[in-house]
Amino acid sequence: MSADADGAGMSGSRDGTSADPLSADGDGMSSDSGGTSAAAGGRDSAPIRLLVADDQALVRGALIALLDLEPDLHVVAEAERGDEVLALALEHRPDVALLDVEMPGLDGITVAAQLRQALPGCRVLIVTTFGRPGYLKRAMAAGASGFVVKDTPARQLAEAVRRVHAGLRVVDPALAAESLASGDNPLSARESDILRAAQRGGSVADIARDLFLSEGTVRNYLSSAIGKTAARSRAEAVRIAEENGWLLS
Amino acid sequence: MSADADGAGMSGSRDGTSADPLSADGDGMSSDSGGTSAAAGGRDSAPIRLLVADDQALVRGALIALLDLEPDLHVVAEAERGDEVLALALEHRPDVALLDVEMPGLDGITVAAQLRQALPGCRVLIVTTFGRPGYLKRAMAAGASGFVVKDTPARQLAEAVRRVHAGLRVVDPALAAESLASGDNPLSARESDILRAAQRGGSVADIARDLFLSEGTVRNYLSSAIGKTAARSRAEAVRIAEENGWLLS
DNA sequence: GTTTCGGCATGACATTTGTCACGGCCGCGG
DNA sequence: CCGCGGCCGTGACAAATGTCATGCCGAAAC
Repeated sequence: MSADADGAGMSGSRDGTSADPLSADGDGMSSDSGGTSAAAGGRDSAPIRLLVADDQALVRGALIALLDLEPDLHVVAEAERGDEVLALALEHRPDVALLDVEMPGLDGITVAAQLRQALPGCRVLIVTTFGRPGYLKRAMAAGASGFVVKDTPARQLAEAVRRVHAGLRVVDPALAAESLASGDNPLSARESDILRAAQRGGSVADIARDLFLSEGTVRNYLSSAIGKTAARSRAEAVRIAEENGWLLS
Repeated sequence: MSADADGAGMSGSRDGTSADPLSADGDGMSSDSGGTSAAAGGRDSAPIRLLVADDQALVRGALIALLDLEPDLHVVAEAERGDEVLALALEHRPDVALLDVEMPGLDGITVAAQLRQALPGCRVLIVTTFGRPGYLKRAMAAGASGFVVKDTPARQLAEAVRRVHAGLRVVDPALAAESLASGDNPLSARESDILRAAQRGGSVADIARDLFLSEGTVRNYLSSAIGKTAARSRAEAVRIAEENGWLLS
């Protein structure tokens, strides 16, 4: 059922969200009468200061262009690696940080945790390509205020930023449901390590060498991971763990 | 790793660096598109009409925002599926089409071939996440005029569009070199089929069932694909073929 | 304190996978 | 025409993989 549910889930998520806006708590946002910026939480006050982190320069620049079109938003810093974000945030003091999950250096979720600790006033909005259930769970645990996938209509990004800045949470409801449906990560830390090492396709001997383990131990962990993921081969276990977002750091 | 090469590459390409191997077709068509809209360099003429196709709505919207900032560019159509592009292009007659490679429906390279046939005046610029050597090769064979990865600085996208519209070719030189270094796709059509079927991690029996083949045949094709990719296991062969862009359609 | 659980390891075993040699069928180019 | 290469299949064999039972250790939970 898992494969079936995955496929249907993603398509459904797209179709569903095309009609209904992102909202986790309460009010349906219908106050979309373009012009006036005062409507969304922000007073007539200074614009919301943003930091944008994404490793793909083109996407990052495009996101900045999109956000800077809004009169009440202003991008004050951009990062292309996860490990740059903290320093930049300390320097520029953004109100909201938009973080991609997949970045070199540090993944966005780890960065979110850093930011929450160093700059409690800075809210975090995760913007990611993949709606892996495990990502959402870990992002929320790390203190993120919002989580949107890059499938969501561009119009809603600015609104998501405003809601996050206003202290609300922003989560794609379809994704939240899927995240609840799929249980917690069943893998132990070591099992995840082995699966991560198995990702690039090496043999048991290769994995054992990489991790300084006995080959028998590697086989045991693989077997146990295959069992826990309900897979029938190592490759399938890797795929399932990937799709659920269980292989982060 | 290729980040700085990318940046330098685009600039270099602009200067007309040493031989650009991919423009060897020698079509000196500098007068062709000039016929309709006078000089390419002139900014006083009508804006360049663009079509943008990318399955991720947020990225698509952001790219449109970025491009519409340029006074001489105007986005007239957007598509989120490959199989929507042709109809939209016939309706809106863009001068340049920006196509992502990974899209539902049809991949961007196939769409490029469609467009070249149906609308010879419409240039194609491929904009993709992955700089797979095989993608570049096939894109050029399909008649694309340019190929940029999403790592390139945002500033250079508009310039790439203008160059493509002027009848020039735009290719990241580093990527072109890599593309030449890695030889042509060594896999036969059937071997690619088998590797594609092996991607999601099924057993030999699963693959055989999916493709209506004998298990022995599947093992033979796998073995041959493993040999040709210089891999040491099925999983590694899949990874290598993926990274080289040998598993499209 | 005892139980439980995760990490690590060994050894034995059945199954799967990868390789090789062989055969047949087709279409294409020398 | 005839060879070559791609496609499909069989059979046999060695190596890798997946499973299971069993053991030891330390830490956390009861």
